[in-house]
Amino acid sequence: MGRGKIEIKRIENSNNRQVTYSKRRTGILKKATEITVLCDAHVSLVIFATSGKMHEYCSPSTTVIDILDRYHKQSTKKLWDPKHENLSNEVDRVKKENDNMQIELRHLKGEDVTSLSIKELIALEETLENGLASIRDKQMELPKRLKKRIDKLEDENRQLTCIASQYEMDMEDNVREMGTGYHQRGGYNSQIPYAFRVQPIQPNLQDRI
Amino acid sequence: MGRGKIEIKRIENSNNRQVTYSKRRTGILKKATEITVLCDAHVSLVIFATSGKMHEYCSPSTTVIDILDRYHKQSTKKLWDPKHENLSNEVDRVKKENDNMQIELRHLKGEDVTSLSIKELIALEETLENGLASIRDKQMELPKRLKKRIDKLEDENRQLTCIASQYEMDMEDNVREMGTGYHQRGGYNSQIPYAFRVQPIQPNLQDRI
DNA sequence: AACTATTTATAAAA
DNA sequence: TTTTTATAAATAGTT
Repeated sequence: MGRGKIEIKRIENSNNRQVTYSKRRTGILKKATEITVLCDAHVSLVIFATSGKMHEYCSPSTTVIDILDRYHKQSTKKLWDPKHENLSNEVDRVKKENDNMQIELRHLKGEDVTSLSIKELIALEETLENGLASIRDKQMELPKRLKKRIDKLEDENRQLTCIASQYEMDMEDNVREMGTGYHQRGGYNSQIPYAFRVQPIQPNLQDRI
Repeated sequence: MGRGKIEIKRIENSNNRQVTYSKRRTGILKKATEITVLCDAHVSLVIFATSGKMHEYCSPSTTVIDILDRYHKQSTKKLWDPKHENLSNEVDRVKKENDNMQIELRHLKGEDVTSLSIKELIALEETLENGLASIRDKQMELPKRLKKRIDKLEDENRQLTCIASQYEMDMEDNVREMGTGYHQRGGYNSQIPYAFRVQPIQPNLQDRI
């Protein structure tokens, strides 16, 4: 349909090919919309030029997904499966793993053990004993940790006491000096920068014990 | 393009609609093949009639999957995701569950317990003690089970002994009768049907102990 | 499904 | 690309 008839075979002149592509693409997209509207059809049309540029049409009130879902159902070809199957398999695999762990957990908690053989019960007992031993080892560290903390606190205390007595001595000196006319504002701490003042430090004590 | 111009809107007469659909479907499929051949384009075209019947075209040397993979890459729309997302989410969810169970299992086995607080260690210890108690309860049942089985075996034994002595007595009788001219073939068991003969029964003993 | 008058699409040119 | 225009192709209404 044009100035001349053309054979349906690859257009060798690349410019002509490009022009024809552009026109016919417009044409086929128009046809797609028309058949959709005229005949209540559902259409999915995707076109790629050799350049890689894509154009698409999909009938309104559906999505390409819907169309292709129906395509998938009717076609013998497996459209989604290659991608889907991987995930499906992974879900199954992980779920199986989950189930096994669930069972092991139950057993370790002494649940559902009726079905176990003597051999399994003995193995389970050993596992539990080992676990318990580890936990108790860990708990045995507690007194040591408390001891350390107490030592540290005592150290701090000593320091503070020392500083406090020093402070009191200074105060007495000040009172004496005030009596002799010398006047100083502020207490001990006002004489040294804030950052160097001794602070009682007990960070998150409740979290660790 | 026809005897008269038509408006592009739904054809109300269902027969006309069906005829037009058929004609235009042929037309658009032809256009699809033509643009493919003429312009080296890649085309995927899927059409559904309201009846549900499907027609498709896909340029040669590709598949609908290929086309749609490319579509997926270029389109901002997530083509596979609505179907995939569910599965993906499930994988994530189950994996997270898995991780948590893994940690719990490790803790119960006394591994990776360094990071636990005293409170947690105590709870863990309690769980392990409960588990161990259950397992040991279960193991305590073993002697009872063995006792039962032994009783049963002893019962059977008694029965068998009784029958055996009976058999011997019969044999002696037979020998005596043979001596007086009476002749009988076969031993004790040949006198009673097979199904009624006493069988030593120890089913799956190895499985239970 | 076939026919055909007419509309539509488009090849070639600009 | 887009427009123009002559012509091929598609198809609406009819049979």
